[in-house]
Amino acid sequence: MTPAKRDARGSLRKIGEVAKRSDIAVETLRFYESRGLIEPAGRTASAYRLYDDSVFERLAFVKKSQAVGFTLDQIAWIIAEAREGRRPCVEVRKMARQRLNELDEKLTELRRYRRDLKRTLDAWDREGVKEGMICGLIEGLDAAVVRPVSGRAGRWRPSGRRKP
Amino acid sequence: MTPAKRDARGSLRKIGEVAKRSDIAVETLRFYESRGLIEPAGRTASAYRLYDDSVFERLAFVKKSQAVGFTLDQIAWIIAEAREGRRPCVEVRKMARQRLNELDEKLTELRRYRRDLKRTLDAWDREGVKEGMICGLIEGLDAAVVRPVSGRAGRWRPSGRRKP
DNA sequence: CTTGACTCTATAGCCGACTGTAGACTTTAT
DNA sequence: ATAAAGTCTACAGTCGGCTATAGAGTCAAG
Repeated sequence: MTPAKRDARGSLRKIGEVAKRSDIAVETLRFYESRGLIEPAGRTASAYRLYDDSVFERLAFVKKSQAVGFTLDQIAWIIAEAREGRRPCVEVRKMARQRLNELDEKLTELRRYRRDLKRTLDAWDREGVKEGMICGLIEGLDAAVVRPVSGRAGRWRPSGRRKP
Repeated sequence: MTPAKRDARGSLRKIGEVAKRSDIAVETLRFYESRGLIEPAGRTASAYRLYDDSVFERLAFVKKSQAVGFTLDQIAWIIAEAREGRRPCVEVRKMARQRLNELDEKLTELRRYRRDLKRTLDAWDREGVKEGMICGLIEGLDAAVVRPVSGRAGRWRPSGRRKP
């Protein structure tokens, strides 16, 4: 038992252990560092990253922020603000409300889209096979019936994912 | 008036005119060609693409297919099938039903997510500013309250977009 | 002392649907 | 005759959040 390992509580951990405990891949941890989300407490002589336990709080913060729907850039910004002694509460609330609005827009969009697609499928079922490149299924569509989901809509951001 | 221009109906068009009429950017048309979605009827001596009017039908087909939610790869597959004389109606219906299912899943996911985010925001409003990196707003979250949207979820595909 | 697990940096690739660039050539309008 | 506008190919870049690779160095167990 090496001295570094003996007093596990409060000791410094290498990246692999942090990865295991946080269930975040090693590469992702390094990636997070490059994005300004975390940083090691120090390095060994051979440049191995060493983390203290506060990294787990930080990672939890990142995960929860992702769960709210914030981008890594937004999260990095919050962390940078905090590091400079500011408390960006007001902005964070704004960001979250903004997310809620985006979400509502997306939901509206998706609901309309689903309704239209359902109608199209029902129409196909009723009308059977016809002429055309694929039996008229698509050609027969009215652009007004099934219409594209609007706008730039910034693709949907799944969050909290890890190695499958 | 050049002979090429005189009998506009049924004549061959260069890519710029196709772009204007279809409201699809020139680069996108070339991109579509590279993906097997369209192809010019021929080329001039100087290698300019020349399209006949059937390209508009084809582009409409592509747009409508996108509106159904198909990927460009799926659309290219349908077109390739049709070119070999097959009518992939059955498969296309399957694909569309599949899309509908995905859509329903995504809607369920998003609704739950929205509900959770709303709760979080309401809680913030009730409880006011606290301790923590950003006043406890995020740190205070229970992972069960606002949780990440599940799974890989293939990002939402906005379709039918054009130059802003 | 060697083997294998771990870590390092730097960089590229993935997904999807485009969008943009550079540098050369062609066509159209004045 | 010349300049502007259009077109060509080939390729890189965008967005977001990772994921993977190469090649080298480090460390722990047997």
